[in-house]
Amino acid sequence: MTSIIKNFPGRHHDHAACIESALEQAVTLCRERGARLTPLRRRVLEIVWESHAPLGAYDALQRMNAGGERNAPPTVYRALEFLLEHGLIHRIESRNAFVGCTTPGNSHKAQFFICRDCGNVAETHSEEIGEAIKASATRTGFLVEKPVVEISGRCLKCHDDE
Amino acid sequence: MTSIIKNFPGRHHDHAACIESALEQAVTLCRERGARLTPLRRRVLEIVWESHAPLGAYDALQRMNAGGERNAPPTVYRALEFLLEHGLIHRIESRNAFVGCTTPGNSHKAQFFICRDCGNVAETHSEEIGEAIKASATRTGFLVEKPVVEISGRCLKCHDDE
DNA sequence: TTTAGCTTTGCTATAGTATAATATATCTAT
DNA sequence: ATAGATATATTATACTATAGCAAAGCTAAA
Repeated sequence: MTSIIKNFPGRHHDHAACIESALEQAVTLCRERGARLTPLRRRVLEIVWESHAPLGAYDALQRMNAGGERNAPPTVYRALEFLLEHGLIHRIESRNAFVGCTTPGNSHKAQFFICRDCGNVAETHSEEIGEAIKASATRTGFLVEKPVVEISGRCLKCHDDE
Repeated sequence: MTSIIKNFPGRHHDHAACIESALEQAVTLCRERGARLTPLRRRVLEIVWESHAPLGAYDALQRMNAGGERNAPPTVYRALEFLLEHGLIHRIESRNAFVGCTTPGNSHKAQFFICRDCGNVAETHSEEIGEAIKASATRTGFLVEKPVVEISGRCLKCHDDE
């Protein structure tokens, strides 16, 4: 069932299955919640999932309109907002872009590793990072609400290929 | 000498001294490096330091032009770029905004705590967070280059005042 | 002290990201 | 079938950022 990849996509990553799995999970999750995954929203999710690299809103819009449609920016932004609310995608703040969530429904605090070469993102959920942030916050006199942890660098595949 | 505050500004924070100290440190650091802290760049640094909250580029521009000047966006962006290069300010990715660096010259990896109420930012340099990120990166197969750690929440002062 | 080369600033235009506001359409539950 | 709520369409505009080139200023060597 869960064939969404967790770390960086390997050499034999079956991305068609990956997308399919993400969409299936989204359908299930929305049904459970009574949220309406309309064709438009579903289409945007599918587009975001076309790769493991963060996609800009206007890039998504271009893909939506590739067949001659005339969707305007608010349309894609509203769809993205819905997908964010339901934890189906993440916003990558340091890129002004969006990426599919690998663990929809468990939308706790995540960290993102973003390869500067291939652009792919790996999502982790490290307790250790979360705890370290909490400890530092306490020392600083701060109550954590929304941690943004986005690490740029290189994935091993790109490093090895260099 | 170093009167730049490290955590959130307290009730009796002397901000005039805080700005002065930041500018002094900048002058010293640029002299050491042979970098040219021109009046324009110095002015932008001063504006960024007017508060402990991240300031947008266009807000800085407005302040620069408050006396009727006609500086254009590239001018402020170039000054900000210079200040970033020399570690005198930080860019807060999640806000598209800039804040003074509290430890210029030691421009290692920093973490930022950003209060959603007062907007103030505290800068920390937690080894623990850095190590936790490194460990998670290793498990994920990733080489860290530029970690972005920006935590939104509330500072204790705002929490207590509520 | 003049000139050549480099750095900085000025200026215009444009690209890229995001949302306000209002109108229309669609869905859901009675 | 209809009322109320939700979703989509459309236009306009705000906000963020950079490309490209011209002019001015600085620095160092002759």
